[in-house]
Amino acid sequence: MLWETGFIEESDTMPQTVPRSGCSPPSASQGERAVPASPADLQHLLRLLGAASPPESMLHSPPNPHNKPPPPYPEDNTNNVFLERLYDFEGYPTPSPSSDEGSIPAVALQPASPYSSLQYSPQVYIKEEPNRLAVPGFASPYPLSPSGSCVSYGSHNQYSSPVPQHDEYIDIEELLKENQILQDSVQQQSYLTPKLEVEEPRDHILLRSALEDTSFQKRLNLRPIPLELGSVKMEESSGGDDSLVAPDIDRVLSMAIEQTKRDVDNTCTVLGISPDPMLWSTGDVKAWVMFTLQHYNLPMVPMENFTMDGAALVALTEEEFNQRASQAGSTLYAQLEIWRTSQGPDHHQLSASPIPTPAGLPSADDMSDDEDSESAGTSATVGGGKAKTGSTHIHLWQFLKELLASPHVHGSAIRWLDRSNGVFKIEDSVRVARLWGKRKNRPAMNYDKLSRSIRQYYKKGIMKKTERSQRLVYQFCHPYCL
DNA sequence: CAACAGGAAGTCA
DNA sequence: TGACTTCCTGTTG
Repeated sequence: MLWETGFIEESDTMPQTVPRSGCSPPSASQGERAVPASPADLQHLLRLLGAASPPESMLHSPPNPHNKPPPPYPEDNTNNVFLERLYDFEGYPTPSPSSDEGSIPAVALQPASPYSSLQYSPQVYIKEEPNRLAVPGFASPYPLSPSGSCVSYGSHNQYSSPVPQHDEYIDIEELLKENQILQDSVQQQSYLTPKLEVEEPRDHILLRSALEDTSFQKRLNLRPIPLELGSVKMEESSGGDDSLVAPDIDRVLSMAIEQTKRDVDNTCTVLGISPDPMLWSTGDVKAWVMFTLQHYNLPMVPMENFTMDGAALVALTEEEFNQRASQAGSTLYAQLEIWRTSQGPDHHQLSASPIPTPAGLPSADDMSDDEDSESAGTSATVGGGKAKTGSTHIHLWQFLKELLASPHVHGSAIRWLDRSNGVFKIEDSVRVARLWGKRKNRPAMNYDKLSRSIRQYYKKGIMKKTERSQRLVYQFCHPYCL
């Protein structure tokens, strides 16, 4: 078991270490792309947010590097290198594109009009803290919940902020409450255009989870920007200018969409699957289902219920999802909808939205987070010299062991047949090759080339075919099998 | 037809 | 220079 996470780095017999983190953070040069939302996309997202009613386990904050949770599989913590890698990636701070490296990411709240209930100063800066925003001089009118807990999603439940309660801090829960009040008021007073109206929204749970994800702020490299949150509240309370409401909500939703899209992209990288579910193979579908179940701490479902390709999966109704995965069906269905929304054909329309980028936020032009850039980012040193993650300088045999070490994620692509003897089988050669190509930033990688590299290992004594040669079955030689 | 084997040349850090 | 990557021909099941 030692080698799964520690052997490779600890062994002095191996030619190269394997980084623990595989997903590269977005580099400064590639930046991140803000995803403005078109009205159609916003409408869709709002519908999703209102329709999707994930279980309690989805209401938990994603882990951050300051408070990393245990991997989703506590019974096999060492086997979740890739899941951990995803968390590492999510928590990776986006480097500042300019010289202000090391400065505190901040957001400025600049109300467009006088604000009666909340005491905003004309230019209020929010200093980023884990799970909390610090706003000097800000006093929320909404009491904290007795528990002081905050909603979060993922499998790791509560993350209490290390920051003590203080008037100068805005608890994220306060913001969420305010957000809910704003939304309720907006809906009651029909500030949203008919197109944006939601059919009986139960709760904007996913929006909550996106907004409270502090890594989301890091990724966006938030600097003082006029969010004009005050104006939203003002208009509903005073019956002011309706036109100011939708753009503000759009902006928030745009940021939520951005967060969702990045989560999707991260998952794509980790699983080595296409962002477009229509392109998924049967193995991709199973990998996605497994990952989603793990990520939201949902009960396992029989994988044979999802023996289908992506096109078939997309064609499933919510009822069919519920039949195949009783408790997890609705969540899987909602997640798939989000994937389709954020990565499907609408994505381009989404990116082309004319909603302006807030001042201080990186524009769409200097932000890029598509798969290619993530892969490219693996070869870049990011964050002013911070160690890179998911290096392209990894040996194939190490990479294969990484995959083998994550059976919950990659078990449908590659798995051990005889672990003690280092015998494994590639179940999905296309996917393994795709993962390898992604890691090495070689889009043209295929199994033919990958297997050629494996065969180079024969004379090096790293790998071999088993005595009774079987298709797609290989064996690590000693000590590489350890 | 896909997997397999291995030669040869090219790429890249 | 090592570790692939790319392309190739030919073989095997």
